[in-house]
Amino acid sequence: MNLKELATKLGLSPTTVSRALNGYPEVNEATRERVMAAAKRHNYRPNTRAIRLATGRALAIGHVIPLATRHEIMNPIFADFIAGAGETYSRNGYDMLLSVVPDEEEEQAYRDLKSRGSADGVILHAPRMNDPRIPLMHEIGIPFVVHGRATDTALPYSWVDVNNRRAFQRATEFLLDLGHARIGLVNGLEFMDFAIRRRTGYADAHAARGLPLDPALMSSDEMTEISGFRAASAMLDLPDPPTAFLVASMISGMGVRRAIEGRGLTMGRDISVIIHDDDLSYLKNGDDVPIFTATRSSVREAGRIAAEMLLAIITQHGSEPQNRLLEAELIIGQSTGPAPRRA
Amino acid sequence: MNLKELATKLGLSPTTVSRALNGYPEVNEATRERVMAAAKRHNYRPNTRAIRLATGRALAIGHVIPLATRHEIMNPIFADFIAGAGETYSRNGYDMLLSVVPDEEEEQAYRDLKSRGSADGVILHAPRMNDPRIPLMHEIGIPFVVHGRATDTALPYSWVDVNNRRAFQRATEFLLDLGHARIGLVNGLEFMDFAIRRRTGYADAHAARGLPLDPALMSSDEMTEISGFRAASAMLDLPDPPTAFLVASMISGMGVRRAIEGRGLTMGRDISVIIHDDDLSYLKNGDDVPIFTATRSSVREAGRIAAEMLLAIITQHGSEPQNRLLEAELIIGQSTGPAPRRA
DNA sequence: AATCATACTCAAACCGCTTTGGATGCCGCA
DNA sequence: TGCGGCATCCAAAGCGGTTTGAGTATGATT
Repeated sequence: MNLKELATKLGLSPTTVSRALNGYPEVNEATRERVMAAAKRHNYRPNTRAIRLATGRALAIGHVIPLATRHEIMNPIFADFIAGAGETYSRNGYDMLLSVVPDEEEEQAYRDLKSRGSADGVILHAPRMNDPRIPLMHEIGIPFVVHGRATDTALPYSWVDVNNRRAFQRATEFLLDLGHARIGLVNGLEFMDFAIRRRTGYADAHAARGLPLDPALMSSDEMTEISGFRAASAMLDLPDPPTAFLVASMISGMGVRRAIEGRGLTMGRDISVIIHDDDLSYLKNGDDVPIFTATRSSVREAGRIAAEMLLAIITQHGSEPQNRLLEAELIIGQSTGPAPRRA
Repeated sequence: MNLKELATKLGLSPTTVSRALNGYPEVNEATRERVMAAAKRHNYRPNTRAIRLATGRALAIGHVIPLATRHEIMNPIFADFIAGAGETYSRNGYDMLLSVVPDEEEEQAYRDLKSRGSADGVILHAPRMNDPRIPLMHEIGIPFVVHGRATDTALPYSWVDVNNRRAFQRATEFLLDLGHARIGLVNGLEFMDFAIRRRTGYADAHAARGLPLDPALMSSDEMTEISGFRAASAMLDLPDPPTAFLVASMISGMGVRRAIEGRGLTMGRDISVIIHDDDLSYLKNGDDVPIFTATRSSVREAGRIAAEMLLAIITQHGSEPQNRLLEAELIIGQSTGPAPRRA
């Protein structure tokens, strides 16, 4: 059932039917109702392909996911972000287009999205310092929103980000207030922007109290269980081990916990741990009582916000870059406590 | 730059240019090369919207993700499956369309995909017993492939699945051979098809040796760290606790490990554990030496295979339902060992 | 030399919708 | 009575490709 058929069935022209359905004013209210009713009755859905061609809009938002060596992107965080963004898209009649491409084809993937006209905008994931994709988007001329920020980027851009620096600064202060003097940082890969900011927060908190930073207490790796375990193990084996850890994710936190408990220590009593919790739907930090004390910020919510921002930019095109900084909550769980007295 | 412009620039008709680019035989080889070169030079990309309308194909595969209460679907497994499928799509010039919709709109989402012509086929995730989506797909008349199987489904359908029954049967036998007499099953939600099959495998292995099943040793819940912890804790507190666990996922396995180690027991010595490992890119079961003994099957590979199957079905339409049963490997790690002698 | 494939190439229709630029009829008003 | 204005509706022209059905050389065949 297409427009033309519906029109002849109604004894109207396609023009009128189209206008009636799309809420244009130049159609009699009675006629509109008749058309609406007929459309419903015949279960008419306009063909998206035709709409897209006729209007020149893609009605779709692209997400490019490079695969290959770096695993950081197609990760659990990404899945939740997508879920949040996807909700917003479908509520607004947009499709979500995922392009999974080999690393080296990433740039071309963005170009194709534009030149073949299959997306009206894109969301950039996992920005790094001075991310080359931002100038690329400007060159291509496609609306975009970055999930995160890209330090050292000269060009303006819209973004949605968590205040990672502040979150880690607060968490560090919280630990310092509890009397912890040596705090281990189990960070994500530090070419990722968020990891840099978190480290800055950790450093700022130390600096504010005139405390030195010990490189031996700062690690940076992918956020896996194993790397968390390794990093924590190495630090715990130091002659002067930390009494607390600040950990970049729930998953690496699990590895940290394993290292702690494997040494017969108790988390929350002997060693305190604070993690960053992205509030993933399938990786909850406890239900009633949080397991880990955590800086929490829903990545799913970030997805929703980023999507709304992008759609707004697309519709009222030519607007100023927008941005939104989300503050993480500090959730007190069972994994932190006062620093143990020196033996 | 569009077809018509390119054609006039070349002094040819759009017809010829189109044919030259699409490899039709009725065009002079010299002309074709000339066209190809010009296309490259002017960086011409055919407009996808126009192709879709003209050919009537969507050149896209749909994945519908219901959200809301059940968290089982937008989960880490899903992300990896998507990555695998996405690779295949982009290699074949297809787009991946993700529809994230509220639970109650799921059916309508599938219908729209078809009636608005935005997908040539769909992949069904996380099938349950007697899954209503399978008759729905038949009614709608859209090609589809199921990731997993749906027990008790009368209609024929194509699927890609892991031999979950066999995997868990082998794992159980492996534990029994090591002398474990009481094996705890920490299963996923048993309205999911894969969980049912795993339980069957576990039961079959017991039955084959004439061993009874103890309901107290069989749990079923979402596959989270916490629920793994809870299930294992409860079983370990039994008067006659298990000496081994069979666990549905890496994440719940972490909870099981926490329960074990929290009791001062050592995994692999006091208590053996076998998990199912979906070989997720960011949740590796160790790198060189596996942490957990595991039944392993790459869900990403399953994604690739399912996507290929679906594309094949779409191109040579009207073919028989296809299916592919993947066998899981049994990977020996550090979490299993002979049953401890009775005290 | 006439006939006939064969190899190229093109004009035009079409995909299903939107949108421009009229038509048409009716009313109010001078 | 004549005319501008308003409310409705429509024909037709896109959007940018693909595909059908011919047309025109060219060379081979008889």
